[in-house]
Amino acid sequence: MQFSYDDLKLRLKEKGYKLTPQRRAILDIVIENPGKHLSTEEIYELVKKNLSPDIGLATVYRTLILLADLEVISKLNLEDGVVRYELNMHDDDHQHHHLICSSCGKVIEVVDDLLEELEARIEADFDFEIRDHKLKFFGICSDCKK
Amino acid sequence: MQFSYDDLKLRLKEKGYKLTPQRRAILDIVIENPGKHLSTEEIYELVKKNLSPDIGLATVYRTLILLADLEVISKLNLEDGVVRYELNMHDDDHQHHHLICSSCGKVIEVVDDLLEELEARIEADFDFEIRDHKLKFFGICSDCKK
DNA sequence: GCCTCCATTGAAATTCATTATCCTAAATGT
DNA sequence: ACATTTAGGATAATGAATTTCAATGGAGGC
Repeated sequence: MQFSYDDLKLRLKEKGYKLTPQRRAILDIVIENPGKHLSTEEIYELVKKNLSPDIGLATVYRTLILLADLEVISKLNLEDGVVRYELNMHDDDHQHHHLICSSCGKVIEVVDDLLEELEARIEADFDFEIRDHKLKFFGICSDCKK
Repeated sequence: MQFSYDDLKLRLKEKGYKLTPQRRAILDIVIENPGKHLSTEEIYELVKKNLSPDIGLATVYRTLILLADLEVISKLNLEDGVVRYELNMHDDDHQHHHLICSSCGKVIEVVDDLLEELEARIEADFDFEIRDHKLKFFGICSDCKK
């Protein structure tokens, strides 16, 4: 695990934020469900069921935005009309991309560093300082090809 | 130009669709505004002002979805809460990506084929047939760095 | 050329994710 | 513990996108 709560607490404090039970609970759910690409509403349901029955939906929305801001989690868009989040595995350039099956909707994660060459070229050609990127592939997974 | 209306008409007919004045007007506006990454609402306003004053917003939404389905245009998400579209330059693998400046919002297009190696590896490793991809870079543009 | 069929359209209503509001509760620093 | 200020919960509001529905209009068959 790459997260200690003390660490998070510090990072929160730096920006004047507090570590509350709700925020803890929301992060816990995200940590406990790796690879699930949960939507805000799904996280809300899980937190409510498992950790904090009285939590409000708005709090979940707010907290996820906050955690994404702190780069603890990342926003993910699977083009299904909902914002999703995933835990950052940042060690630090250990990027990964997503394969999305247009047929069954399955999402496969691909670990890769092959973008570095392209990034370097872009930074040089455009004098553009890259901070983040998102790469998605759409197609047909092996199961659906059969 | 890579589009003839006869061509489009044919492609529409294949799927049982018709080429209507509204659809023509919408496509015209998209063609006339390359590199603008117009949102549905923006296209609606332009069509209304320039070509078809009585067009309905729903028609624009429907038509853009249709044209994207025919692969005449592509959906684009600049993470600003609106769906945008751009004309497909499909010659056919002449892909391009987007650099988005987090500071001023500017969008720069990058023509590139460097993804082919990665795609080939993914197709082999995951037995996943790639049909499309989307790649975005976020960062700070040269103007904003000053 | 006329008729019929079915896609298409525009207006309005609706859906649904997300955000803002407002007031109370609860963390943090002293 | 106290004061200060952020955070939370409930609910209303927002706004993009979609659906509904009645009316229109093209395309193809006769």
